[in-house]
Amino acid sequence: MVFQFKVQINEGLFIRNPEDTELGRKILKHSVQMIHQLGFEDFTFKKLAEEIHSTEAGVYRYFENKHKLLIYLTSWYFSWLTFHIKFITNNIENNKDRLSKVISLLAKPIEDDEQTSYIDESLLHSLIVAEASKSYLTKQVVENNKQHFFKPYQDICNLIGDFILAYNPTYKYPKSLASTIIEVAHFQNFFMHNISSLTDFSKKKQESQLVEFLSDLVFSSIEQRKDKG
Amino acid sequence: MVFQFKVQINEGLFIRNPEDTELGRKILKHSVQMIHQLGFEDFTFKKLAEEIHSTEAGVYRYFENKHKLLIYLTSWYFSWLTFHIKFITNNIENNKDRLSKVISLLAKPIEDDEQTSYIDESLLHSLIVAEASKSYLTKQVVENNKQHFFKPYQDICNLIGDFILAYNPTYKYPKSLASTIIEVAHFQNFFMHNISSLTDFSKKKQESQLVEFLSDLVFSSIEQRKDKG
DNA sequence: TTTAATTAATAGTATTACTATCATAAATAA
DNA sequence: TTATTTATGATAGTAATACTATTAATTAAA
Repeated sequence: MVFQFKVQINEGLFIRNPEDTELGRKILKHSVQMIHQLGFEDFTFKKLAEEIHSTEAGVYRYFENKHKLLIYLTSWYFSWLTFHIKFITNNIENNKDRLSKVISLLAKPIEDDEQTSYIDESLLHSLIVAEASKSYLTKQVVENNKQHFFKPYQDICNLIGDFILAYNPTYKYPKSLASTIIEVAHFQNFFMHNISSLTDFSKKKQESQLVEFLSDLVFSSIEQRKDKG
Repeated sequence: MVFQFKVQINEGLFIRNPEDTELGRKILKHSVQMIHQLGFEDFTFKKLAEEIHSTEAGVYRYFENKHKLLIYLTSWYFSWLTFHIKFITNNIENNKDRLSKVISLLAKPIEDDEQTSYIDESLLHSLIVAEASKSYLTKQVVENNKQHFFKPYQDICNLIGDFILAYNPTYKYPKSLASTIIEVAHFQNFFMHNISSLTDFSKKKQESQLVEFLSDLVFSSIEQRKDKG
């Protein structure tokens, strides 16, 4: 028996569901590879079409534009991450251990879990680190939010926020802390690989130091309020 | 006697120094307004040229492309902020008060200080919140960093990092914490105005709550290590 | 006063981000 | 089986973007 991980993505993000067809899955697979390789700015539907031996118009039949494709991929990533977090924290009773697990998962590189053949989670993770914030740093963000395009991000913040509250019910900013964990994990990761002078992580133990930095930041903050509150 | 605030910007960021001429200053002033208004993606040199009654080629004589203009503006912002921080923390002996000042400055909206007639700092601040990360989230980041395009960001992280170390010399990640303060201040600000469900800040006291959240995060982390170390 | 250097104005090009149309092959329903 | 829907392919076309290049006009230096 095979458990297939299937993500539910907001229908407003695509014209035709890319998970349903061979071409659609090819679009997903190769867009992850190409955005990772070229960066979002230099990635075009024409280049993607050539790569998969299809046509530009063919890609446009699945996605209205590359921005919606980016939101699709970020949604996919956050949904997958939410599932993953629920999976690895399952049966963990200790509230601190649970949060530690989440921080480690976010701060460390992700391995392709091979549950989904058409998306390489490891590649998607590096893509997300560099590109995810572009999905909301736009003038359409409020409108996009009304269409619930960022729900997977909200879901994961609520989940992590609940973990935070379970550990300390008096902590005042669980969702802000949750979104902070995610964003800090991403941009400190980006900085340490690209502008290392903005961080203090040594070449050798980058990942473990990032985990330590984040854990320290999060726990000292939660625990301090626990004592006070 | 008038003290004119003058920023030194990396010469690789422009072709001709925009601060030196009337047209250049018009380009700076109106690009801040237009990027703020249209967003970086929809902002073009052609639209800018029309706005200032010049020509597209005229703008290109000052900046190679709009990405370099964005890095220029972020550099300008961080340089201005560094100056501002040094100014307001001058004569403050208490290490905690000094850091508190910095956090408040970063988390609260900025008022136009009218020292520079051609750049509205308040507008520039909202622009930075939404667009600054696009200046480094590119495939050219490593190359740009080699050209020292992000030095003002490094400078401000070193400055804040030194404040952190002054408060607690044993804290292990001063630069990461400094860049974290800056980035968290920016994206929590963006979230509370645009995707408020990712934060816990109420409509009424947003700014003060953001200051509280950030202060709590930073100080509990530094102080915890102080006890331990 | 001639020459050199700036700056302005105009035109032009390759690429991007699409839209539209028509042909064809494969799957499915009547 | 045939009819019909559905998916993809092939081609063309357009407006806007991101530039580059050329020439003309103006100003400054020798």
